[in-house]
Formats: sequence, structure tokens, C-alpha cells
Amino acid sequence: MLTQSLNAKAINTQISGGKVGPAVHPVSDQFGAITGHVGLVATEFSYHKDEEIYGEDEPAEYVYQVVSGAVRSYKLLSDGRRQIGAFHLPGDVFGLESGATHRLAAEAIIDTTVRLVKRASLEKAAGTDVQVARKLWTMTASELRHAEDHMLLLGRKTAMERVATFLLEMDRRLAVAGMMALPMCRRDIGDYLGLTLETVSRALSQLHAQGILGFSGARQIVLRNRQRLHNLDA
Amino acid sequence: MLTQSLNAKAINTQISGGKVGPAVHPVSDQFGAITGHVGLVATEFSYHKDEEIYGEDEPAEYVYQVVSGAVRSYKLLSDGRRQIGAFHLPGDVFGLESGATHRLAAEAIIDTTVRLVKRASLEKAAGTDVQVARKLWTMTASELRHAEDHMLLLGRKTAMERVATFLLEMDRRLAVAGMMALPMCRRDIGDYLGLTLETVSRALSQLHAQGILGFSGARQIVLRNRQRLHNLDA
DNA sequence: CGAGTGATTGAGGCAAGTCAAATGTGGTGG
DNA sequence: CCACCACATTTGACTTGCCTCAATCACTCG
Repeated sequence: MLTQSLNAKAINTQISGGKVGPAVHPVSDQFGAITGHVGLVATEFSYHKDEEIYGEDEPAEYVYQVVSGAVRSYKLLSDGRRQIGAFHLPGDVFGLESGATHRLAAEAIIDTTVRLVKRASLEKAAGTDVQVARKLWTMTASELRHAEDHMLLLGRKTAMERVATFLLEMDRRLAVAGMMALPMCRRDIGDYLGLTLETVSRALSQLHAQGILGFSGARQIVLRNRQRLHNLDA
Repeated sequence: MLTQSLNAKAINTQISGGKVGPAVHPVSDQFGAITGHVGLVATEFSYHKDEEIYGEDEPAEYVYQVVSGAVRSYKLLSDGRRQIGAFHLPGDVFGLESGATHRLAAEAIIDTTVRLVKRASLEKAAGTDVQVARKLWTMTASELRHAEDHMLLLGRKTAMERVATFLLEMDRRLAVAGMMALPMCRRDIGDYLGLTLETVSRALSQLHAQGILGFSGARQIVLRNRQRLHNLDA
């Protein structure tokens, strides 16, 4: 099913180690660090806004890297409550599992292109090449680090502290020329921070009123005072 | 400093692969799975109740396995708010890092004995033995899985759902003859679940009043109806 | 330029937090 | 062995930060 849909829509297949698209940041090309060593076949593939990439508990057949666009990884409760565990931005690897299935679902936030390799081929490479095995471990470990930081946020920070942390994270990860263009809506931010979209909006309005940030459209944000934002972040 | 204190208090050094203490569950002996392969030296060591094992951001010199007792891993905010990321019970490995430092601090909840090996020797073994490298990865991946589940709990579950989840987790991990002896106090439980100790206590009282659990002392709990607890867990 | 979705703002409610007091309990020394 | 003490837990009364529900506003994109 997934394979069919991939084959039907694949737009480009290449031997990795070839040139990397402009959206992939060179110093953080985690995928290349693996595929370059072992000559794995990487395929490019695109998803539309809100399209599912894989579901929770689905077999983990592929490992992905965002080329352009943005992805949300999340879990759902039976009544629809959602917790987004991470946002994946250009250059990020996602969907890497040590076990057989995906622990979270993944969806494109906006139209998104990914590069992907078969999980089985990575596993095989890791069995031969210790460098690859080490890389898989460190990628999982940095996801764990993020999750540990996020548990602190979700369990113990106030709404304003959460929003401040979020803004500083996004500023670090996607600011260009001091401005960030958020790909996600207020509901996504709320579901990432364990808040409602209204609470996120109120916190942003308050930061705007205090001159800590500026808007040019709801999703174009300029941080005017990172120091004060850090102070609000506990 | 750490090394000194370790040397001063070490009570037993052995080549691993020897017999395992009775408190370590045989089917989940993650440590043995590693050390058995490469003949690493494991040392036993004990900590008193509330003693720090390592601090946040401290160099990760050792990897630990609980032999007996219980350990909490946590992060602190500057004003003292605490988030416990995990409890480590007999058989569990903790303190395993891919990077140079510990991401969370660790403390003994009660008097605790651990087995430990040098991180550097594990790293070395992983460079030679692909089985070891794979094991390190899967151990980190299962910590990540727990953290992802816990983010959902912290971000989206109600107080009663959190406590129900906690009880089912502890029942699974440390119930003997249908009864569990919790090593941690209500404050630890609250800091694990993102609640206050009072809220934890009220939820437990309510479950007791509904006949879902029974007490013999505040920390000796017997689950009388796991199905109803599952229903409360969303 | 208008429709539709996303964002903001307001008013009121409630789940969980805070503060405080009473009760229970395990550990220890007389 | 038991009485006491220190601390853990429970329970109560009240507060509050965030949520819910609802209405308006403002982009974005046909």
C-alpha cells in the first residue's frame, strides 16, 4: 500500500552522495552522513499539505529527511486529543525507528518534499559499517534529548514560558535574516506545547504588546528582544 | 571527584558474565547482553536514599544498571520546579548517553545498589562489535519510546488519567503477587506526572473509594480492577 | 474583491494549584 | 516493646491559570 503510493508518486531517484538540494543545510546533513558511506539509494518524494506520511504503529519501512516544507510527528488519544512530539524542518531526519513500527504518526504541515531510504538497507549497512551504526544511535539520542527537554516544558512550565521556549527554538532552527516564517498554525503550536490555540494566541499578543516580538502576518515573526524572551523562559 | 568517591565506596568488582544478583530479572538483563559479549569489567556500588548519582550536564563517565533499589532521573528549572523523566527499577539501565554529558540528574530514591561500567569501554566495544553497537541504539530507542508516551501524558492527559497510567506502569514493572511496593513518595509521583503531590493523593483516594485499588500503607498498593483503570486511562 | 479559513479577543467556568490543618506511619532510642 | 518524633500523606477551603465557548477580525488565495 505505502510502497504502491510511493512508486506512483516518486519524482526522482538518485544515488546519494550526489549534490544535495539547496534547502538542505550542509553542516547538518545527517542523511548524507549515512548514505554517503554506504552508497544507499535515496528517493525523493512529495506530500501535500496535511497529507499523512505514515501512521502511528505502522511498519517503519522508510527513514525520511525533509528536503523542503515541514512535518509534524504526533500521537493521538482515542477522543482526538493530540500531542505533537516534534516538528521536522528542512535537513531533519525523521521516522527513524530501532523497532519495527513508527511510534508516532507523521503529516506534512505544508507541501513538503522528502528524501527517503529503506529502513532495511540502513539496518544492513549498520551491520557492516560501525560508523553507520554509531550514526543511527546518535540520531536517536538527539531525538531523546529533545524529548527530555520537552517533558520538562510540558510538565512544569507555564503557558508564557512554553511559548517563549517555542519561539527561541524556532528562531534557532528557521530564522533567516532575523525573521522566522512559521509553517504551522496556532493549533499545531498548541498541540506541541500542551496548550490550546487560544492560549498560544494570547501569549503571542502579550509578547507583541510588550515589544518583544513583531508580526508581519500571523506567521511571520521577528524577535526584537531575545534576552527578555530568555528571561521569560525560566 | 566522582571516581574518588566510587573507589572509596566500591564494594565488589567482578568480570561480568558471572552470576547475576537475584534482584536482576533474567529476561531483561540488558547489561549482561552487552558486557557478556565483550568481557567488560562491571563494578558494584551503593548509594543511600536521596544521594546523587550524577548531576545534570556532568560528564557521562559511567553507565549504570540498578541491581536493587530505585533511581529517579530528573531536570530542574532555576526556581526549583522539577520534572522526573523516568524511574529506574531493578534490571533497568540508566545514564547511557551518546554525547559527552548526562542530560538529566540521577538520585537514589531509596538505598540502592547499581552495577556500572565505564562509558569509554562500552564505546570501544561498540567500535569493534556490531552487536554491542546495536544494543546501545535499541536501549536509547526504548528510552525515547517511553519519553514519547510520557509527552502525550504530560501534554494532554487529565490528572486522573495520568495517575491511572502511572499505576498501570508500576504494576507492570514492579508488581509481585498482585501487589506493588512503591519506592517513591507522592511528591516524586507528582513530579513525574506533572502534578502536585496533593492532586496525586486525591486521585489515589478517589480510586480507593471506588474500590479500584487497595492500600496496605500508603505505598503498598494492590490493583483490584485493572480494566476500570485502563478505562480511566483514555 | 469576496469567501473561507485562521487568528484574535472577550466572558465565564472549572480542573488543578496553593495554603493550611489534621491524620497516619515508619524508624529509633529509651 | 512501645512511645515518641519527624516526616509523609490526606483532606479541606479557597484561588487561579488555563480552557471553553462565542463573536469578531484579518489574512490568503481563488
